[in-house]
Amino acid sequence: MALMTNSLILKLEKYDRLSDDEKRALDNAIARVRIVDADEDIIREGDRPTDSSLLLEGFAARYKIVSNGRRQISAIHVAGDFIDLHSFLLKTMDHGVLALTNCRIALVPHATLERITDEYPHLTRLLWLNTLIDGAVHREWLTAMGRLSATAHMAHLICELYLRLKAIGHVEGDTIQLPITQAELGDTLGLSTVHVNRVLQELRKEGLIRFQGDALTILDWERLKKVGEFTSTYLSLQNEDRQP
Amino acid sequence: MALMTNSLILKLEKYDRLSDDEKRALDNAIARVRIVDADEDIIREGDRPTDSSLLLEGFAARYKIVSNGRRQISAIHVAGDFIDLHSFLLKTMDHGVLALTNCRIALVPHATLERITDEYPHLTRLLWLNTLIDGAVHREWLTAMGRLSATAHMAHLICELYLRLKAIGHVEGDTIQLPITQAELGDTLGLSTVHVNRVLQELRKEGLIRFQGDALTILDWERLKKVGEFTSTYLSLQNEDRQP
DNA sequence: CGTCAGATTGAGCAGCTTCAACGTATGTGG
DNA sequence: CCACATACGTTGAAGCTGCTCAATCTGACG
Repeated sequence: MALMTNSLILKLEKYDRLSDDEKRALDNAIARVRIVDADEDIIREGDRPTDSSLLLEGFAARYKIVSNGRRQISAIHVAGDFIDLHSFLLKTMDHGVLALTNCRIALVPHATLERITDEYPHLTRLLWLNTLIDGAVHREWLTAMGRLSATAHMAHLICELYLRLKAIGHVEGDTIQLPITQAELGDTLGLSTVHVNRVLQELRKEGLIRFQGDALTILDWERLKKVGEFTSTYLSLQNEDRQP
Repeated sequence: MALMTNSLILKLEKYDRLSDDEKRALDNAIARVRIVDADEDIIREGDRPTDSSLLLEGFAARYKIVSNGRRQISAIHVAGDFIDLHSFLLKTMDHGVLALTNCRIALVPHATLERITDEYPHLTRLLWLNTLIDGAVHREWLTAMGRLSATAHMAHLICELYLRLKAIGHVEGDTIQLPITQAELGDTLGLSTVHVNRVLQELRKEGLIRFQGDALTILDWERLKKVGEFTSTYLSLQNEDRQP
């Protein structure tokens, strides 16, 4: 069976085995599919959505705007990510979500999620875990932002995105497609666009990456990890005996 | 009945009504109580705890250390906070938790949490929500860190702590007890101790706060909020018709 | 009284920002 | 097919924010 929720199921199964029943429940949870063009908002801050959005295809970013119009991106999402599962319980969006590229999105009604939590405790724990990993990533970003240099922070972000894309099979050789502008990278790292440019040049000069157009190639994974002080544990990508 | 979990229940009931049955389940979930002295670790990064810690009394902070010994605090916790509920599903701690003051902590075995998630879907959603609010706070901190000035960031943090302490009845007049050193504030905001000192002086000079010893008094709430670009929605402190 | 943790101050410096210009690729209407 | 527009990347120069280092101050406490 060709499941709509393939990428999500693939991800959840990295945490724990799913029963066929659970897989079916997930797949049936999708009410409809939505397309959002690049640079459009998928959801806006303050919205009270009735569905949660599962990203099937494309890149998206959670963001907040502060008074002087500056923007901070607090998460970057790839295929298989449940970009606002938290809205199921948080109700009001505390941030917007932007489509970085054209996106294909599956909508899961909150009512269905409620039914899942009533009937599938184990699946519920996996979905909960999914949001907990979001939190772990936030913490890692906070640390990188507060205590790493701009260059180290950038290296760190690249390591993370590389592994996350690898986990969903979006790596060819050592190359990922990263359709993100330098301005967007700046909003992610809390840097100016100009400085992002310089930091990238440094990583290139050091022979750590190649980055032309959207194609980012890791030239020296070990050194890149070291520069970014990167350890992957927080991503929970290995199935380390967990039994949610 | 004098429930051990009083402060937590008070907090959860801000989100949704709890049945007596649920309250009892929570209270019975506490296996034992633990005391941790100030400046001791409650949990260390890499630990795989078998219980989650509910802070009954005191202040605690989640933190990570980076290579050069610098520290980043990613959350500050007060009475009623479930400081590592996420370890129930995340298994391995991606950060340590430090007791900022002497702490009294209730331990809830993960096995009990699993039983709760099997039997009390509604209570499960409330606990899940609790961890989602942690995430919302992380996002807000990311934004403050990346896009606000040091002074604004500090003002923002003070606003948040003030409201969270108010919510658990720890405000007298306009004064809170904040037993946190300037070095710890620095590790929270990603600033040096010296700069924390200067930023606090600025807030004092502006007539926004008084801060002597541990006593922090809000002198001008409206202006403080404005300086810190603070809006309280992300804390989910109001019972806005939510029905988890 | 001495000690120690924490707060405060000053001076010089580094990292990152801002502003402003210019380069380069891609697309679009006439 | 060219002229122009647009989006994004790159570069230089000057300045500000926050850092580092190092010294001094303050209050609590044994």
